[in-house]
Amino acid sequence: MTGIVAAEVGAWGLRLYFHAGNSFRTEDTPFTPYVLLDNQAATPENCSVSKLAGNGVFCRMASFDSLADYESQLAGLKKSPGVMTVSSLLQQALSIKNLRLFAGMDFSELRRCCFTVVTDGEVLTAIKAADSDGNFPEFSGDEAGIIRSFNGYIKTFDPDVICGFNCCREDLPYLIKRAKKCKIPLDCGRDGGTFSAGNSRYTAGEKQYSYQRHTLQGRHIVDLLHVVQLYDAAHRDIEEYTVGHLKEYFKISPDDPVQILYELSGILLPAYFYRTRELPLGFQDSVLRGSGSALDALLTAEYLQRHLSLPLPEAPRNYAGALTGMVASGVFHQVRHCDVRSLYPSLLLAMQTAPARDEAGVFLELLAKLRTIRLQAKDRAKTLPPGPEKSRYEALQSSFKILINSFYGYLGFAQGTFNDFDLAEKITAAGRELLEKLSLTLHEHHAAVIEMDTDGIYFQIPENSDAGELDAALNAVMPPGIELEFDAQYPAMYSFKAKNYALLHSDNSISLTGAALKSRALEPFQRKFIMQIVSAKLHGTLQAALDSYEYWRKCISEKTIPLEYLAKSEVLSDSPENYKRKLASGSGRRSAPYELALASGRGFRAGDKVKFYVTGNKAKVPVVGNSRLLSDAPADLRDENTAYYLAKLDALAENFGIIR
DNA sequence: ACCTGTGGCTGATCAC
DNA sequence: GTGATCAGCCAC
Repeated sequence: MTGIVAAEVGAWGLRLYFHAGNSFRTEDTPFTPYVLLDNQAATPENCSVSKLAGNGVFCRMASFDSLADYESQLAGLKKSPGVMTVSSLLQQALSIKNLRLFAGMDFSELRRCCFTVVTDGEVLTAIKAADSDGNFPEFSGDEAGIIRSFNGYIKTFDPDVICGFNCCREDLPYLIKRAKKCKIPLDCGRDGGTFSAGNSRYTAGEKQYSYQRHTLQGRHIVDLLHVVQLYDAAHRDIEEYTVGHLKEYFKISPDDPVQILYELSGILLPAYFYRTRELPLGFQDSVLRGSGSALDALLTAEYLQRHLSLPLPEAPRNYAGALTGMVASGVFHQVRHCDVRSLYPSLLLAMQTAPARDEAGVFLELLAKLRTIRLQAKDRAKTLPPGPEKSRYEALQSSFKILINSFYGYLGFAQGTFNDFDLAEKITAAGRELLEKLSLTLHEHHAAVIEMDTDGIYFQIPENSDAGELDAALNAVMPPGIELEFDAQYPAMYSFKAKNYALLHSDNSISLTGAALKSRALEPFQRKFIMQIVSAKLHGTLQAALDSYEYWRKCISEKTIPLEYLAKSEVLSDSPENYKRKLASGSGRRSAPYELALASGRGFRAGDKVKFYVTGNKAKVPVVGNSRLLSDAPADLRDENTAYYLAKLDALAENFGIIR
């Protein structure tokens, strides 16, 4: 079934929403929730039990007579042994009925609007919107009128997805609060329902964020701040999560904030749209669920839909990962690089080994299918001229790339139904062996290996040697189905430490790799100094690095350095309250940014960035108790710890061999 | 209620 | 002081 733009589970079963001219139509199909049971589990009340085929532990499906029967027993079932529950009702329904949202649709068909709320601090003064029909409505005037018009606009424009920026924390709770105050029902859900909210969490990179999950019947709500955080977890080069900075970062032309948001959603959402077409999840979940849990949803859906029993995840254990190492440090010229094309997925497919408990062989089947779709989309994108169609295929292939790459990680995922640590270890061992072989072959051909990591090697070939011959020798090492890729040659490379190096590209640009060189945890003056050192090394102008050292020494000593260059920024991964609780309970350790956040009384929350600098006058001071928020710096008095920062500068210069 | 993996560098705290 | 350990950020 194609063209489903939303779906809701209720007493009516599963309600599917489709576009119909300027409005929507619905189609109800019978559905009641279910849980899976093992052989021992007590049978819940008011349900019919059916047997599932295969040897999985969860070999019975209990389908409840009604949603109410399920809901009244759910809390008890979650605690009882031998019961497996799928927490999302939509996931349950889409899985077993083999339905997917947006199936057969193009991103351009999605009805999408963005909105921002303007307030004078107390009262709502305006709401601005921008939508996929090209409207930019602005609602202003008296508060009740604004809310009424906005509610009416949502009903008539009838969006599938509503986007805001930080809307789960600010715009929506505020709008809901003001509507309540004005006694106006925000009944713009597709069946006349209102917004509902609840606490939830999601993970972006190593950070976990709490947020207020907002839902509206028959529509999807996406907070673009979350999407930006997810994007940054992968790219790690967005400086500030502000609309103004994002405009610059993504080269968006309009100046109006709501139009910027609309453009931003057009850039970031297509990848998730195409992901949603494959997963048995709602749009919001498809955005916020991690790749492990998304893949688990995909795999278990195949089983449920085929009425196959499901196994329990295996207990997690540690296992060895990739081979990585710096073989030579210093500056090298005419450096070449090669890497194995998508190493882990290729190994999985080449070895044709399925996870032990995947009786139906779904894992490899899906991996192969997704890779085929991806390669087709990639080829298609290549042949198309720049334009919306090309970007669509690019979005499709890139979202599949992420899904494909998560198959290996899934094997080591503690909660993965089909996790398999022996297989995960087999794959990394095969990867290590392959990289080892490449390195050996390079040695045999008198090439010098500089740095290698997981699936790629930087190396230098002897002068006057035959590069073609070496490439052929390297290719010969590769097992069938696994390809080697040679990319650019670099005029110079500075190898610093494992996973940390700098490259001089042929267009004269410099790229830094590794936390020691470009971590955002470094104070800006350190990052700037490192760039100057690296540039001097790559260009062979070491005196320039010494000059830089003297320059920074002078700036710090004389306190002429801008204070923000000395300030460290740290993102609070936990809420300050939680930090306090952990500290009081004896776990956790003291940390300056949290202490400063607490002392400021400014309501810092998890995910907020704290900028602070170190005070005092001795080089070795405990940072806790000797630091200040950058925003609290006295206006007319410099109180940074000069000795501390000079010591840092010296330590850095020594680490890079600039002094002593 | 949520969570893909391991490996590596740095700078901080904390127990010794 | 010194080493262990952790948090944060990053590579792949």
